Amino acid sequence: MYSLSEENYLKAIYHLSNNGEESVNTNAIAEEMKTAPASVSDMIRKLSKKKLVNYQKYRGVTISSKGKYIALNVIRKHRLWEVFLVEKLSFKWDEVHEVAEQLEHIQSNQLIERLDEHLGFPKFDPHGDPIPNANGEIAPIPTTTLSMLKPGDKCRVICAKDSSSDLLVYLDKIKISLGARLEVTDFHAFDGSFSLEVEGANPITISSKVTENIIVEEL
Amino acid sequence: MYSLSEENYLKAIYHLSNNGEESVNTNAIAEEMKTAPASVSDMIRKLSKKKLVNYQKYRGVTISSKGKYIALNVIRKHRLWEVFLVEKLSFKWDEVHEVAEQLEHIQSNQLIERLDEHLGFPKFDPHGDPIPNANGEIAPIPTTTLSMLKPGDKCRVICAKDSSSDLLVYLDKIKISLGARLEVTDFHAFDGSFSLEVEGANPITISSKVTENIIVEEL
DNA sequence: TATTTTTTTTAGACAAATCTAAAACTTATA
DNA sequence: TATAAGTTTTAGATTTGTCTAAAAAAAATA
Ligand SMILES: [Mn+2]
Ligand SMILES: [Mn+2]
Ligand SMILES: [Mn+2]
Ligand SMILES: [Mn+2]
Repeated sequence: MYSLSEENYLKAIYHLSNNGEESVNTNAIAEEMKTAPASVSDMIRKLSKKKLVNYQKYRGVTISSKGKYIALNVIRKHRLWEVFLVEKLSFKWDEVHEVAEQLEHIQSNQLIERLDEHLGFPKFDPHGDPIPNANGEIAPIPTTTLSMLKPGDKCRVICAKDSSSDLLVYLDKIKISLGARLEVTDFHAFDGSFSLEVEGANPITISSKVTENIIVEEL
Repeated sequence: MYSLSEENYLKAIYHLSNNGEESVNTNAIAEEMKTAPASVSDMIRKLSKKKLVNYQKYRGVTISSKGKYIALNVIRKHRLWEVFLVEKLSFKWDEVHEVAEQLEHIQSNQLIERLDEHLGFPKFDPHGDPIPNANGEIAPIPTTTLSMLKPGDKCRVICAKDSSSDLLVYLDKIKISLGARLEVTDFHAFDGSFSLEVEGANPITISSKVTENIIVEEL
């Protein structure tokens, strides 16, 4: 069993490393975890001793396969609990993340396997992110963002990149939900904003900060 | 917000004090919490500073109304989660306690109120214990145990006093479940054991250790 | 390449929760 | 009521996870 802190660090490193592929900086981890860089150095030394990360002083850190497995298990729990909160307890998609941050650390394989079954073995969480299976295997996340499209392109919304309440509440407001069909009608070079047709809703113009955080499938 | 440790101490003190009515010894708390008495002294001083308990050195400790409110809120969460595990995830009544010990510390009023609603506002947990309401009010627990009855007496099982897996598995084995109707057929003075008729099951003889842990309503 | 800036690590401290051993206090008993 | 026994508290450590300030190393830049 690993501590709550260790689990959170591994999860942060996993996410920052682009799903375990790249090396991660101390400062980036510190920012993600909202701690001092010195604390990160300490924790990395500890994770390294336990073979959960590969580490050489001053050279950044990569997550080991053992560490990745633990991170993916925590992510699995996080996302299954988010599905539970939305599907069974009628939470909105912008209300689930903080609670899931707590629930993801509950230790019980029986619990999580039965929760999975109770939810009908969902493949995606309420934000469109794939749910790892019990072996720590996860479907790849598409990489096309709305910001990459051109006027005339049509797409379907797959996933929100950011799980902040601010983004999700805004997407609700402009009626962009998972699965929504969009058409890019105009691109404004001055600030990078996009004008869109949203199926079943009014046309809108949204900033590049928003389009960069919407993952889509081109149609 | 109080720490996991503080919550567990308050819960222990609440239970040991007979629902807040009596004073509790350091050693009793230490045994319940499986810690050294010295650790209990430290924690009591801390809880006392926060006005969660009333304390005079060497004189034992009583829980304050603020402390009782917190303890009952943790107990509420514990018991609601136990209902969830049994009703929604098909756990057996002897499998829920350890997981509920973790889940009871999740901090979210929204979560617990929606869980309560999702479960249909249950009044009792899977072991027959009453569930406190959101204001920290709790129904009294009956005090008649099976061990108090005499041959010829009939009763209905209300509640298991002990939540250990060992007791609960044993009760399953001899077909004593909540609501079961029993008739005392014989009392054996030598060891205090009882012979019983169990409605819909075979007659049995059980030890005083078991009869003392079954709360019943006489019929 | 030498210097400056940025990043990372180490040193030393702290709070929370625990421990063992010893001292202080209370209760029981001869 | 003196002494023994039991209970509780204090003293002093330890572990975990954090911090600030300073030192060390790497990267950027002049
Ligand atoms: Mn989330
Ligand atoms: Mn977390
Ligand atoms: Mn329980
Ligand atoms: Mn607990």
